[in-house]
Amino acid sequence: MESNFNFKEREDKIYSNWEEKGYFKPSMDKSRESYCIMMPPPNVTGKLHMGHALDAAIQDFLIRYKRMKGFNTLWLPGTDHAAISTEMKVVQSLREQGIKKSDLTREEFLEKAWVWTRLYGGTIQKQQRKLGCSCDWSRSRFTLDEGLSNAVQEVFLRLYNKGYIYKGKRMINWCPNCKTSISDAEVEYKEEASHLWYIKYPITGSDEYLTVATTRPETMLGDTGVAVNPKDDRFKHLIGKTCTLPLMNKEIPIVADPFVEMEFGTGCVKLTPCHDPNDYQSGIKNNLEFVEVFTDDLMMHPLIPEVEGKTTMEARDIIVDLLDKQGYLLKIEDYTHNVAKCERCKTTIEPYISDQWFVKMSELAKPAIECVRNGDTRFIPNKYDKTYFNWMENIQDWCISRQLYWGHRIPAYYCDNCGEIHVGATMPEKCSKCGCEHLTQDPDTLDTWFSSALWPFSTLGWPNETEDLKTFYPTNTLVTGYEIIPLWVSRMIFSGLEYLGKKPFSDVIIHGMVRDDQGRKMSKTLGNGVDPLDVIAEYGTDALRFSLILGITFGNDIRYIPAKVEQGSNFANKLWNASKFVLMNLEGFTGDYDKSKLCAEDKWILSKTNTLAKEITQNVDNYDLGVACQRIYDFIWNEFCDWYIELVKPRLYDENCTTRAEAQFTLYTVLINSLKMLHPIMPFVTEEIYKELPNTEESIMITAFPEYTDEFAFEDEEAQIEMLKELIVGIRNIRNNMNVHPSKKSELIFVTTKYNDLIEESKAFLEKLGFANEIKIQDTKDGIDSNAISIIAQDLELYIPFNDLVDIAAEIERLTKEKETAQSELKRAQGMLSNEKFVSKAPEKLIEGEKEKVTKYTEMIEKIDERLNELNNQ
RNA sequence: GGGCGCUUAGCUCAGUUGGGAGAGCAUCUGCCUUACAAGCAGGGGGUCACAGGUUCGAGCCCUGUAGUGCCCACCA
Repeated sequence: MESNFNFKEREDKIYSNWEEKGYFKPSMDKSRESYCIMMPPPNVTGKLHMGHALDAAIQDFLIRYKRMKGFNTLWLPGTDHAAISTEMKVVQSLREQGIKKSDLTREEFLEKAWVWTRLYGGTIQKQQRKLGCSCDWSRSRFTLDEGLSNAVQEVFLRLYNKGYIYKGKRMINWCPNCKTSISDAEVEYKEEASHLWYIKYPITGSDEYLTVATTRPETMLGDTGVAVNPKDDRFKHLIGKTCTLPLMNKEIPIVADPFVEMEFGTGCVKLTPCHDPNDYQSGIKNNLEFVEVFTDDLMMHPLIPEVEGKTTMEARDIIVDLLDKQGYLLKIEDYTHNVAKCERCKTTIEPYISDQWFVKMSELAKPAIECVRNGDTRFIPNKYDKTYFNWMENIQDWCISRQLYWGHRIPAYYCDNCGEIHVGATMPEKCSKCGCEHLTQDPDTLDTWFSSALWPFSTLGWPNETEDLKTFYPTNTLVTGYEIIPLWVSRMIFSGLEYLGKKPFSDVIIHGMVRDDQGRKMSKTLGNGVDPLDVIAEYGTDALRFSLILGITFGNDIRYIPAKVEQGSNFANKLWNASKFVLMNLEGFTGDYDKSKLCAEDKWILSKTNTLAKEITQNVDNYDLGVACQRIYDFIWNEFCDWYIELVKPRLYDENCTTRAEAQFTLYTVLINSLKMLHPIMPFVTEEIYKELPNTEESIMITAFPEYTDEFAFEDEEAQIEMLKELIVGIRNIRNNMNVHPSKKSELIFVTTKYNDLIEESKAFLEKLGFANEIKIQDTKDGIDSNAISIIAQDLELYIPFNDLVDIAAEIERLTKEKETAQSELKRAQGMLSNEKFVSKAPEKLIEGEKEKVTKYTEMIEKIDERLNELNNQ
């Protein structure tokens, strides 16, 4: 075995071997229960970041664990065509070549987009391989591939025929940069410093005027009303009257609408139905005129000559200036408010009325809410139920059409003659209404999330009744971040229920975001992003994965702490070295051993390993991955390495040892089981070590996960070795306090009538770890040096004669402290037992434990007293 | 405005049905002991944000307060 695990050289080779052998594919063994995870598809043009690494570490942990548990496992990967994001990148790349999107036909653009996608897409899948992902690449899907496009079309037709998809003029979110509509879920809000402009609107037939406050003075040209709250006494008398719109010199009505907040601004709101969602609603309710002020690329309509050919921002200054000159501008205040931004490009969203396709959500939402309400699908942690309900219960119709080329085209065809809409899989030969033979397909494409919503089943071949679909749907666990519960998770749930009549998955693990070491979001602008590939290059994949899993709790954000990666890297190294030790000492090992010849320390560690397997299984089944990781780490380092290996060394180094085979069996068994339990977290180093070991299968990843077995349950030996460990720690403590050099040996005299055999058997390691040159066991204290140091335990006393080293006064002081500690413990236990309510209400086990403590400490105090008397009488 | 979290050692975080507070890093002391100095052994360090309540018993359950973060709504 090499001196270190050379992860740089080995990881890729190990991974390609796994892939070549086909280990990532499901067994398709019908007798086995299936377990399926659908990987959230990253953007095809995306680049791996820490969030992906976390996603992968969690999913690969689960899938490797379930595979080893014997499930027919499928982890299906893929990529998303990411409509807006990809189209923007293609436009950008064309621009760099001096080509404008408008220079190209739709077909030409799409051709360029495919070329671009093939060129840059898919790198993320190579990067996921670096993370060790054991997903079935042969089943990898792309949301724009043929099968998934069929599913998309099928769904569109079904929903349309059911009346759940409709087309209509509505106010939608328009991104002037992406030049497309986007859904509510794709809008985010950001605080921006701006102003409030106060404008006078004179009341018709009166000297009075209303003052309106607005953040967007340029839209006033399209005002077709002013609204006040119907309960507002200041304005009640004006409702039904009209006022004059400045600059336009137009009479507009004063209407009542409860959406107006009386306390805010002036209590009067100018209504621009074409450019504000509230005004839009109010405009419909009050039957107002709709006047468009600017176009979808923010160019002003020439409602007044001064703004002709101007952009909205240019027009703002012109209009404010005009209002001021004509005496309509009262004041300008500084004002900070939330502005709607495009999630993709951060451009300010314009509310805009246009003709779009929508999915009617009210009926689809109901079963989806019920599915989570009744526990059919559960969120982990369950606090996210509320996020989900909040979204689903207030859901608006979903705007699904996008003015983009890159995506699934809407299967709707319009008659060039009469405009009749035909929805179908293919273009009809002639219009069913007027017989015209010229039809044109709708130019729009569908929201990316429309295809993502079908991911759990479209990837399995739906709408075809495939074997995969039958085997793996509904899937089991979805692993994702909280930010896409509305965008994606909720849509998959209602889609699965609507089209297949079954939930898409049972459990949804919601993990937090990976932040930098100061808790900030990793971002390009801050430049604080950490590239997982850089980390892997420096520390190895295992170390990174370990650092992302150890101690996490789902739902909470985690910080990327370099020290934690180092911890993982040190751990891998520790394991490597321990394995090296085991391997060095396996010479002559055949696998045979005699159970009756196992020593106490063998039984102790075998029993601990056995219990660990049970606990880890419980932890992982319960999705406590952070805890599971911590337990394996603690076991390997603090039990196996720190204790067992040290305990067993004297036997291995003794040529006359009669229990060598048992020691070897124990080392081998514990190491292999440890490797298996750790494998889902640190797949590479565990595989590399496993392959060095004798009598193994061809890969650790296809072995069975360790199970609890009665054969290796040794409660008594566990307790015995724990006691000896405490004694050894006691010896180390005393020697440390007395500054005794490790080379200085002493006698150890055990006084006991209970543990004679155990100590006799353990002499070799007690000598080594207790720095002893001789071990004596006796029934009484006869003949012990009067100034020996003593360690007093239950049913056992240990004396260490240090001769001249010992300061009697100090020893008396130390023992007195021990006694005080024991006394306070005794007092506490007695106090609890004398409390009637405790005795009557506490569980039996706890009471027994306290009673045992009373016995233990009483005995200890007696013996310490005895010893103190001896010392004092010297 | 509505909702949901978080507050535990100097730092980053665990703490699984309520039963004597843990880890890693940092710090201090002693060790190059033939698996490992990326290591070994030992130590110090916490009225678990605060105030009440329930309970024999609260880091954990309930109420309130403060600080802090996120989500939803979007009020011109």
